[in-house]
Amino acid sequence: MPELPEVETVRRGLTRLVVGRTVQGTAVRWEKTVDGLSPEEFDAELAGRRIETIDRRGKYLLFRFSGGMTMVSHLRMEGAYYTVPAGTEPGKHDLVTFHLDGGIDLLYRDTRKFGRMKLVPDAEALQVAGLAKIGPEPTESTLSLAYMVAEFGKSRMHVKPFLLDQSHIAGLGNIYVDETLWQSKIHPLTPANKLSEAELAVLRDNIITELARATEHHGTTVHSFTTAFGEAGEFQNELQVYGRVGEPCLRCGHPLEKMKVAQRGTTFCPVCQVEKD
DNA sequence: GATGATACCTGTTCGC
DNA sequence: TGCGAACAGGTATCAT
Repeated sequence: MPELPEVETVRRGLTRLVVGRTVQGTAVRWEKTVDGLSPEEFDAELAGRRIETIDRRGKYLLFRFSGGMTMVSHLRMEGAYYTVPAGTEPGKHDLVTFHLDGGIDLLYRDTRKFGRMKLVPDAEALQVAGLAKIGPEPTESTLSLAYMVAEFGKSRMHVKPFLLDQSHIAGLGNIYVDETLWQSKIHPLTPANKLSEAELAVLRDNIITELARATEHHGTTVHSFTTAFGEAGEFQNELQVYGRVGEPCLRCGHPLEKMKVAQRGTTFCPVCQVEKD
């Protein structure tokens, strides 16, 4: 399930594979994937356009095409891009094909069909729903402690769903929220506004460090995620809580437990991560 | 306005 | 073995 490190890994791979190539045509096999356009309209808009650059904002990919057109793509749960020789028969879950020059097809695969791509003029790209109100990128220079103190202080929401809400901080998903809360010894049900500045400083450091480490490892492969080169990420070997229910906490040895928080499976250590309200 | 619940999807796992 | 139910989860949208 792609979170920021996985999406950044995809962006880097795609940049090497398809930037500079021109779209000769497209084939859409699941209409809902191309938000707001019919397959024919999608094809007519993209045919003849060159892929200039691929940017990322949070978990969104921004394909910048010639002629001032941007395709905003969100992989959601299991979306993935990969390239194959032109003419390769698409598989059952390959929902969109981009026929590129140079004898290459770029395929978008998404078993659960949750992913969406939307075509908009460049100037409107950052106004697309979801992107418009996205929070700062979790890096040393863009996510300040002062911002976190102010933002967290405004909400009584449990910290877990608060962190999953992309309007507060961009790029975190279920896996890295569980990881960084455990590292920070913060209980998932702690109200956001009950976290002290010291706790937020620790949480901030862990978020920034964890996402940077995961990106270095090409992301986490939990189910079907692979890079644009068809490789699996390696960060799942580094996970300390996610997927380790019942196994001993790596800090205190107590078995990790699982509960539902805001409809999300949440793994935590009931000893290290003490609840307070 | 803030927060919570649900829909969207299908492959996998689990219990009977 | 075979079947159906539960589960996984990011975001948009609707409900409270």
